[in-house]
Amino acid sequence: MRKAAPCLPSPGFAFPDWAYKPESSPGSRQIQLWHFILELLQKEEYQGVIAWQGDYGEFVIKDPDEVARLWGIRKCKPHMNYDKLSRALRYYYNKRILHKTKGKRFTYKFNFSKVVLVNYPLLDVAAACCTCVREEDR
DNA sequence: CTCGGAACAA
DNA sequence: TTGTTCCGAG
Repeated sequence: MRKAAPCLPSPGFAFPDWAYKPESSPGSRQIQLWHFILELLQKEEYQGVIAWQGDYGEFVIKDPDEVARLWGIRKCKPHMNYDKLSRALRYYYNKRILHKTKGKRFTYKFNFSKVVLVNYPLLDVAAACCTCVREEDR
């Protein structure tokens, strides 16, 4: 049921299946956690809180409480904390969106399976993609 | 800290 | 379905 048609003709550019996921009734209205993480990762002002580190796709949460606070604000969940946020992150393991970098504290890694090119405006492209991809399956 | 079951919300 | 909340176990 998770079938989305790629819409970017851009050569040398590919996003994982889970990247395009405008499903659900609200139609991509609701912010996904992984999207939010990517959003923070994209902004330099949050490098003291969360930042890329290590291999491609690997990031470390330097300030769990702050990330949880920001996520709580975004989702209107005042009582959010890293414990609960990380539970949501753990659900991503089976969805193959994230993986844990064991041994390293607060460190996770995105499953950019076949993505080439690293320094690209990921979110802008992802957003544009979500806009033009039309779901045909419920 | 990290993991994952279970109940529950939207 | 994706998260949220609670929580025992490792």
